[in-house]
This record gives sequence, C-alpha cells and structure tokens, in this order.
Amino acid sequence: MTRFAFHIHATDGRARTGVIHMQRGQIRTPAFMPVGTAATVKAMKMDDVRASGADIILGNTYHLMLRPGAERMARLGGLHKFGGWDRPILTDSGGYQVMSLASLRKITEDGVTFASHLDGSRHMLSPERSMEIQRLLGSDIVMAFDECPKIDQPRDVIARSMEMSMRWARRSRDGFDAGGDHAERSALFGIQQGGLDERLRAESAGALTAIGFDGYAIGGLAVGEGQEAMFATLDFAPGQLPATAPRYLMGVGKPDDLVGAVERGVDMFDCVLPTRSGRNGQGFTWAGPVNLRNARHADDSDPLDPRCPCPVCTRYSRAYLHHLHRAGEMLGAMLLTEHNLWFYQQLMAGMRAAIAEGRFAGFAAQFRRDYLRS
RNA sequence: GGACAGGUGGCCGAGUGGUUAAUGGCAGCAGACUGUAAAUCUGCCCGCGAGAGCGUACGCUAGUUCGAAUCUAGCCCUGUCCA
Repeated sequence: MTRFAFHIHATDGRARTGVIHMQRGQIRTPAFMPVGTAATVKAMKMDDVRASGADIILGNTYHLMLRPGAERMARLGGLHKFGGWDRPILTDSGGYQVMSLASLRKITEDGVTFASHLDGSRHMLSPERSMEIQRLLGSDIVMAFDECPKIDQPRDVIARSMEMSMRWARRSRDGFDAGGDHAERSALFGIQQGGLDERLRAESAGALTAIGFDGYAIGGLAVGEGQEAMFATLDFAPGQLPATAPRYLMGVGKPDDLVGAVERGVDMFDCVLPTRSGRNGQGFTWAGPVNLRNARHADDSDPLDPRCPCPVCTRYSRAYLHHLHRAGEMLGAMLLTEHNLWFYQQLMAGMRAAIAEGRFAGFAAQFRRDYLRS
C-alpha cells in the first residue's frame, strides 16, 4: 500500500490541484487542514469535521506531550483511536511553540527547554524527541522540528535561526528514519525558513532538498508581516521548493490569504482562524467576515450565508447565532465553528474545481470582488 | 408605631472632607484574532465639543467648610427585626 504519493492532476498558472495518497486516506489539494491541537478540533465532533469536507486534521506535539502525554497516548492506541479520527493526521513538531511560548523556553543547539504553561514543569523538545513523540502519537505527516522565529528581527538573526533549523531538519530526518514501522507508514515534511529574504529562503530550500522530504512546508510566515509582505515572499518561496512535492504554508490563513497563496503555488494550509473565530463570534461568508455579536443581527432571520449549504446555514438564522453568542451559550461556538469549517472547505473545493477547469484567475477575481467588496 | 441597616452613573457595587467625572464587575457599542497558553483579548461606555474645555452628577432640601458622594439637620424612600 502506498506510503505517500502526490499526484498533480492539473495546473493553472502556478496553482496546482491534485491528490496526496496515504495509507489512512487521500488528501485533495489545495487542502485546508483544521487545527486539532489537543486531540480535538475545538467545539467539533470528528464526524462533523469530516462532514465539512476535511481530509486531514492537525495535532500538536507540544500540547499533547504535556497532556495527556505521548507515552500514554501510545498505550491508548495512538491519536487516531484516542480522538476518533481515522483519516490522516499531520502533527506539528512544537516549532511554533518555540515562538508563541517564547517567554517560557530556552533554545540551545541541542533543542528547546520549555517551562510548561500548565504547571511550570520542565520539558525538553529536540529534533529527536519531537520525532519520537510524533511517532508515539501515530502521526501520518510528521513535521520536522524547527524554530519559527519572530519576524521583526535583523537579517542575521533570521539567518542563524534558519541555519539551525536546517541542522535540526537533518536530525529530524535521521530521527524519523530510525522510527521503524512508523517510518514505513508515514511521511516527513521539512520546513523552509528565512523570513522574508529571498536568498535565505533559497538557501533553506536547498538544504531541505538535499536532505530530501516527502513534502515541504513554508514556515515563519503569517506572524505579523502583513499580507503584502507575505505574498511578496510567496512570489518566490514556493518556486524554490521541489515542484513534484506538496508545498504546505503553515498557519495560513484568512480566506483571501488562501486564495493568494494557492495562486502562488501552495498546496496545503492549516489555520486556527475558522475554529477560533467561530468561538469568538466571527463568521466567514462569501461576502466577507461577519461579527455575529453585532447588534445589527438581532432581528435578522436570514441565514449567515445564503449561498452556504452547511447544516448551520440551512437551519438557523443570524438572529439565533447572535443570541447564542450574546448569551455565552456553547452551542453558539459549536455552530459557528461548524459553519466556518464548511466555508473554508467550500473555498478549497471551489479553488480545486477552478484549477482543474483552467479558470482559477476568474475564480480568484470573483472571490475577491465578493469577499473584499471594497 | 419602634429598633437597626441602607439609598452612588442602565444594573450590582467600591469610595467615608481635597490627586473624584467618581475603583471593579455586569449589561451595552465596536474592534482584533493566521503551524491555538484564546468559549480569548483590546478600546469606548453622563451630556455638548475635533480638541482644550465647558456643563451637569453620588435620594431631596437646607447647612458646616476655602473645599462635600463623604460631616450636620430635616424630609422622602427601601430592607430586616420588634410590636
């Protein structure tokens, strides 16, 4: 059975559409992967995540190693069984927490020591340990352990960080390959760094390509640089990575970010936005984002998005969603999260179809007219 | 009828002579959220004004004082208990 294969079915400009084949299932690209940090896509049941159109979800090394713990997870049969999701799971390596938990960690060449945000206990994450944890979780797509640096730093700091991430990529490759059966069933992605700098990105891409990975992630973006700078970087970064492998833009993004990134050759995405925003009252629609807490929805009996076929838009009104979010009812978070995930998946499906039919530019233009309507 | 305890900005509730247009919380009006320390966070929230500022304001009235939400007196109202 195929461990990992990426077939590109069509291209349109730099945009591509295809399918990743893995033992636990197929992943249609361009793909959006809902984030399930703590063995749950927050506020969602896994059957509903699947019904929204997701082929793959994320898990997180750092959070799961702290709670419930990687060894426990392995004893319980792995992350898929534990969380009730039998399709592919991509696990982040903990590299993002090197940045997001900057005040709680110390970096050395060997790895990163965290003071747990839960109880202050100390935990070491190295390329080797991150690979081991992702193996214990039973991950399908393992991410190399990297440092996701803050963007507002001098070039030489970004350069040294990137170089260390490339040494860690080598160690991640070796650690993953030593994983026995798991390495036979799963895939390993490297992560390009280098900030907004074309030469650093090229160096990073070269280092990763020399090591060899199943897929290549673009890391270190969507960390405050703004869409214009991100797109400027994506004008060259995807092209520096192997054309035959999936390209995964980590942590992105808003709907218009996804369209612009697919346009520039990206195949995979993950982002907390649809789920977090769903909990915080923001709903995504074809006419742009909507804050359901706003007073103007109190008497609105229309669905959140008239074009949306999701279980929420076909049953409930904006007024009801407004009421639930005002009242702090948990169903409000659940329903809006579900809609948002459907919206993201419909957007991806729309892009896949447009690429396959050679009309991506028109799709993107129409999307922007409706969504950005400014 | 009597004894206590109270009456503060939409609500709850601090403040007990001067850095007080008055701490907090809630409600309200907006905004943010991008490999999840987030069902979170931020701003606004008496009126007029772009602003400086001006005007009103701590049950009511009258006082004391350079100065009162804070002290005094009377009155009104609310709660608990006793008759």
